[in-house]
Amino acid sequence: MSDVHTPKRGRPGYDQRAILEIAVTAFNEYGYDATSMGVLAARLALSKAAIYHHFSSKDEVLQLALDEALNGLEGVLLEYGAVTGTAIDRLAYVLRGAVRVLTSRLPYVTLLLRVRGNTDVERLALTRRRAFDRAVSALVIEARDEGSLRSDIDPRVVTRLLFGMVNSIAEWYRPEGPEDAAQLADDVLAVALDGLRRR
Amino acid sequence: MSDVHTPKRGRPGYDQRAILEIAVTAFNEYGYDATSMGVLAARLALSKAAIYHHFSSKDEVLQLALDEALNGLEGVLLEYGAVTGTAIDRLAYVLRGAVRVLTSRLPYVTLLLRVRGNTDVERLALTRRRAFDRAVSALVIEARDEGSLRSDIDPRVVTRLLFGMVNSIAEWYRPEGPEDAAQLADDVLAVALDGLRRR
DNA sequence: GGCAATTTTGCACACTAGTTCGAAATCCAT
DNA sequence: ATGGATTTCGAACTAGTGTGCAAAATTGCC
Repeated sequence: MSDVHTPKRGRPGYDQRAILEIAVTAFNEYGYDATSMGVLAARLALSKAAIYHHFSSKDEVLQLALDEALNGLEGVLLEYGAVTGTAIDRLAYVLRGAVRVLTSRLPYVTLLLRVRGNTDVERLALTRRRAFDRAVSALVIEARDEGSLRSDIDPRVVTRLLFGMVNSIAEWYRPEGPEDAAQLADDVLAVALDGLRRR
Repeated sequence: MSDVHTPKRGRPGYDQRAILEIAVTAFNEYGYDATSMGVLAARLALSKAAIYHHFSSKDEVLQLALDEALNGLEGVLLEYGAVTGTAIDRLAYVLRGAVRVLTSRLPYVTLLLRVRGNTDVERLALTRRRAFDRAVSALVIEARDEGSLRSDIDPRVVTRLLFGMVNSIAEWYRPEGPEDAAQLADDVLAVALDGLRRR
């Protein structure tokens, strides 16, 4: 019964997903606003008009891309490890999960992290992203209260520095091996929890 | 002899600096590309053409703004504390300096950190920024070799996580008090060197 | 009051932006 | 070959882009 023969009929060409992939890459290269439908079409070797068969607007391309990133991040919060155990364990799990999503959906999350809130789509994405931030922030406070984290630094600053490290990955990580991501998550946790100083 | 009475003659209005300040704020709010000369003129309560009396192009506005940020960062590398003492001391000094420049010239550095390299001006800025990164990276390696930093993590990753924390400040820091910046630098160094774990 | 200096203005231009629409192209199944 | 399904195309449109220029406005100094 494995008939997933992906029904093809009609003139062959891009499907929505394939266009999205290339579009997001271009958005990250030049920035969303600086990427015109013209150069986007050129990269696809398509006419501008053809893109509008798959998307109703440039805004919708961005929308689907941001959803891809946000669904991944929000999914982490629902996983077993994110809701079970001590606060420090859950925090560590979520941070590892964020690194995992960041690396596996790299271009989508990269795009998300650059959104400024110019349009309704962007503002909605920012709202969802801030909700994720607040969830992590709550874990930081909980972990501090249970005595796992130091209490001499404002937990809001702590949360932001944590996100600073994790999110920066989007700016420089380039996938090379399959285990890089896990190694990277280990490094982030090691630096964040134990620090860089030799001891 | 304190005659810094700023010679004023001719029709009063903006000087280049005042326009730059507002322009950079707008650039950070909407993004450089998404900020048209039209809305910029509206924010200045000026006509578009008036801006061209102070700047030869939109690109030049960006250029001067990025110079402001880069001069500040590069200046840190020339200060006494950045060239004297052990590697770990110099590294700490430069990181504190980066936080200081970041907070004191916040909008300019924020703009710099978002540059993608679309134009010649942007590419030149990226080159200068990368040179600053390499200088810090060299300090990290030196500090590791002298035994001050742990050696079980790739120094390139270390450098990037450090910049991740420091640069993230541009995304959320809002000046409130005069001592915030120094306190913030302390927090960054504390997390980076000693970690978040209670000990 | 006139002069030089400085800033602002209105209008125009060439160009690019995102988007629409009807028609053409190319596949699969019959 | 025919028909339905899917994708692409060319051409066009409107709104908005960054920019240039000559003229006007408003100041301090003589």
